[in-house]
Amino acid sequence: MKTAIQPRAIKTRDRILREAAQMFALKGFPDTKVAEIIKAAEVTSGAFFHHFKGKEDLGFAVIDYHMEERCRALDRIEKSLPINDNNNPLDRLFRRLDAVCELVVKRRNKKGGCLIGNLSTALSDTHPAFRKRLSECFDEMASEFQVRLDEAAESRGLSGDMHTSEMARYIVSVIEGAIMLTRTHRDLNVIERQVRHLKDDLKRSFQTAEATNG
Amino acid sequence: MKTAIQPRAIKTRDRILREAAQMFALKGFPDTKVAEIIKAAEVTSGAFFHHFKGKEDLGFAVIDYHMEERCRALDRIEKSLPINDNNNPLDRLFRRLDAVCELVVKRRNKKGGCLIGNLSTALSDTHPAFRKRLSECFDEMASEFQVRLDEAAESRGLSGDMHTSEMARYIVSVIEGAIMLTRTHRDLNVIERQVRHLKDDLKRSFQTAEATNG
DNA sequence: TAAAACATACCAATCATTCTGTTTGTTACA
DNA sequence: TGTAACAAACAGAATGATTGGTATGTTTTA
Repeated sequence: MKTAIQPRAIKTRDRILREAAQMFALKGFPDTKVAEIIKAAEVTSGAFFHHFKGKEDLGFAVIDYHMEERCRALDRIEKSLPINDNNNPLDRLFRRLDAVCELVVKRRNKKGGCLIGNLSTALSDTHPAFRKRLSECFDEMASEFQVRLDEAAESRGLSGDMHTSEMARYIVSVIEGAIMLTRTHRDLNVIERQVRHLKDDLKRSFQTAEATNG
Repeated sequence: MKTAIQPRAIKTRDRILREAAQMFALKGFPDTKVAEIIKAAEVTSGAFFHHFKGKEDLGFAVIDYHMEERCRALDRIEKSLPINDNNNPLDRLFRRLDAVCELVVKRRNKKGGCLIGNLSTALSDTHPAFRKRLSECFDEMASEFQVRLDEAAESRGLSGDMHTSEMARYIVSVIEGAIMLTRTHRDLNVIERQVRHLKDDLKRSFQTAEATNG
């Protein structure tokens, strides 16, 4: 008696989600019209409103879809990345950062920015429910970095000294800001340079902590 | 034969600009309807379209207005800030950062984020003219930091070693990202913590450069 | 065969903008 | 200095296009 979801439905629903995600990343939520999504996904308005209560409902669904896709893509890229320096405990964190960077660069072929960032700037102060969900998304992103920071801290005997939670949020900030500037300056070098800069900062943070601690 | 601008006109036009700036910062460009601006500014639609060709024209005017206002406000706050450490060459840069932080916190009373950041995420990939202007705005913000970084570098005999232009852009990134997270997490501590973190990073950057150089 | 999935026509509301005037201010000149 | 002529500033109703959403019927699938 499992609620088996129909294959045909999945295709339609997924096509809508995919197209909507891309358009939200490109033009933001308010400027994306449902008619455009319907057209891009090659569905009818009937099909659309069968799967989603409305634009807002779609918004939340797109966030879920995007967070899953993002995670999968990031894990895949990270695994494909070469291990630079096995002795450096930050190497795994850096690989994650490189993966983020690569994903951003890759997605810039179709233009657009960070879906979560776009929704965040557009809705955080006017739509409490979206704000809450987006806040969770940023936390999710941060925690991916935090586990890697914790690993690094522990391996150097610095557990408790590093404020890894705060650092992780800082990393998210830098990335979101870097994506913003990358789009507006139309220059992929921006994000690459800033991620490199961020890595140097993190390296120095650990070095300083070690010097103080040792 | 000077084209003396009428005082009455200035008042109306300025009221529109002020209200529009606030609404763009709060809800972004696409979600702000001209009818709302008209209502908030207590003008008629006739008056509005007398002063501005349309919403887009208004957008550009608001950017100009905002950049001037922002600069004035920042300079004023910066001057009012106490000098913490006259020996630290980064002190003047840090005061600017504190001024930005204070301005952001202050403006959060009325909610909203960075006007330029909002327009940037909404329009950079769809509106070339806006993208270009906003790119200039980010450069303007960065250069405010760069002159202070250059000062600091020179006073330590590090001119040419510091990539101050890149660092300045990095600072802008962090601030824009921090504003984004501050809004979405609804927590003013976010920006304060991140600016503190940024300052530590910059301090370490200079220390490292000095150690390497000396 | 019942329910889920989809199609099509339609609708009410919203939105940026325009149109047609009226009022207010400026300037040239007697 | 007074005033005619003009231009800028403003008022407010009207408009046409767009938008998110619905109502109703048909097809597909478990």
